[in-house]
Amino acid sequence: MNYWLMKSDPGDFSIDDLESRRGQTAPWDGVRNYQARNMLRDEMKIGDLAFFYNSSCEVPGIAGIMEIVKEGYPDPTAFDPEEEHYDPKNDPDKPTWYLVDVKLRRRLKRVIPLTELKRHKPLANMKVLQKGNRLSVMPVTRQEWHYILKNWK
DNA sequence: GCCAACGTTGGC
DNA sequence: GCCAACGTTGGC
Repeated sequence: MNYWLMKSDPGDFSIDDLESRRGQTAPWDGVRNYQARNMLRDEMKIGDLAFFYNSSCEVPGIAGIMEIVKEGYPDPTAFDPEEEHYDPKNDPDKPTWYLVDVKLRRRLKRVIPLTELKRHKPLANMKVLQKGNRLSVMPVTRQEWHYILKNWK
């Protein structure tokens, strides 16, 4: 089983939004980065777990735990001119962009701020803490995952 | 709002 | 294939 971290700007899609969905399940659409696409399409498997990460907001940090419930399939929002993330170069016969479906497992008792994560040596190599990282989907190591859940509930 | 970091684009 | 220009991300 693999572990992931998935970023969302709460102004666009928040953990409240996910929680209020039927089945607390949602398609993780709108990712338009090739590295992230490869992970969504090829690597993320049913049963994998992922942190819900609040980005570009007042207190960036980890807000909850999700499970992958449907593996990579073409992102329909890439074909729809009405959509913000419409990609006119995307050929429906050879889709460029992919997504997975996620389901909320639980919220954390409180958001773990990025600033707190940074203070922990065992997390020093965590991808989301690296300066300049711009991936919206990234792997988390087993060690990092368990360290975080041991230190914050 | 600023700006560093990084991805993408396009001319050559 | 190089690389400058440009756009976007995201923390602060």
